[in-house]
Amino acid sequence: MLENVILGLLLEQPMSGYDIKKTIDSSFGFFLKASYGSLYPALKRLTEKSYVSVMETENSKNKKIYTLLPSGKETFLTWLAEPIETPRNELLGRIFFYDHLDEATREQRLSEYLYRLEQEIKGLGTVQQIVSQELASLPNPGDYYYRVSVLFNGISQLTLVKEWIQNIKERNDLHVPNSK
Amino acid sequence: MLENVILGLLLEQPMSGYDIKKTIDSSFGFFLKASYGSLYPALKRLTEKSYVSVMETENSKNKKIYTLLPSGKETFLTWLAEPIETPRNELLGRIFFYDHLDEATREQRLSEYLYRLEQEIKGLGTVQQIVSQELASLPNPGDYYYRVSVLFNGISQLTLVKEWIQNIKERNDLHVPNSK
DNA sequence: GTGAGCATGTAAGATGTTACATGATTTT
DNA sequence: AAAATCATGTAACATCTTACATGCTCAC
Repeated sequence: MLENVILGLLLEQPMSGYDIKKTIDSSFGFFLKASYGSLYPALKRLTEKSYVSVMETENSKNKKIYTLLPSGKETFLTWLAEPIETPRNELLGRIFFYDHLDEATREQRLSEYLYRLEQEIKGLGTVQQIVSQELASLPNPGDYYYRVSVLFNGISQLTLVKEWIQNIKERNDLHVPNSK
Repeated sequence: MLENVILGLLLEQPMSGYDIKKTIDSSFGFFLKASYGSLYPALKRLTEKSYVSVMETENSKNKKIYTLLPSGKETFLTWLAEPIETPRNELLGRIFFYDHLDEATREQRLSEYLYRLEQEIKGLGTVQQIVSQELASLPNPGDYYYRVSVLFNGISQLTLVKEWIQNIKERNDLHVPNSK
């Protein structure tokens, strides 16, 4: 996963490992975490496989810029065309057992999580506004359809989870929330 | 994750590795996959840490029954009480780059996935009916609140994703679907 | 007796996390 | 000159996937 995301980001422009991490954190930190301990080894592997090339910068001694090579682009596009896998969901794996958790801790954990969800939704709302504005000034907004869509859908999904958590906190009658 | 799910399932009743796999696949196969290559090593580790005990069955030579030990229960409850982590989502990580995928493959992948989602939703609907019936005949249905809720929410989440995929397939105007 | 399903396991390799370790550059 | 942030990397350990390998048991 991470290797291919890196290739996908390098498709846009050459970047350093540090830049890649920042882009991941800000662009889709809400659904993918990249630690340096996974990022740098991934870049190393990609370099060894000649999917990317490295350039040391003249001005800064420490910095390396990675550029996507043709074989890397090919690999990325092959991955992209693979069938979609149903994603796993660790959240549900935990809540499944919440009948075994004491009332007080349960209440606390759900409240904490609810707060974080609200923060995240708020943050994404801001991103959404910025992106919408930027998009309006571009000549070809249709080229960014899917990434904007992922953002919008991310907000929907988080909102659905938020409403669910609110419901189960109050132990409301079980029902499938409106999906229509 | 898997180790703790195993402990949680053994809380109900002693089981064999094979039974555990079947339970995981049927109970929450839609958000957690457990292969034998991860399951048996996990059971081995749990045994080494004395979280579970093993009993060979008399009648069947090959079968081993795992039973939860007190330290295993304690470990499980400690895990359960930990703060909830925001789950990652590999689906979004792929669709994010879908602007780079050719129209034909895109259409095909989205259609395939839509079909699988519909199957899964249908399957969960059946499970839901069975569970609802069983629940009605139990003396204390409230003890199963969260696991039933996970099932209902799973259906909602899959339905939301399904509607999203339907929308992006047709490249409908971007908007946040009704969440209220 | 044979095939479906029950049942357990290992090996190689991929990939991830956390903690540690270091130093450069820019801002205050 | 100190602090914040930029910048890269390793080591130990944990865990998962896929493929391989084997044998039992029950129903027909």
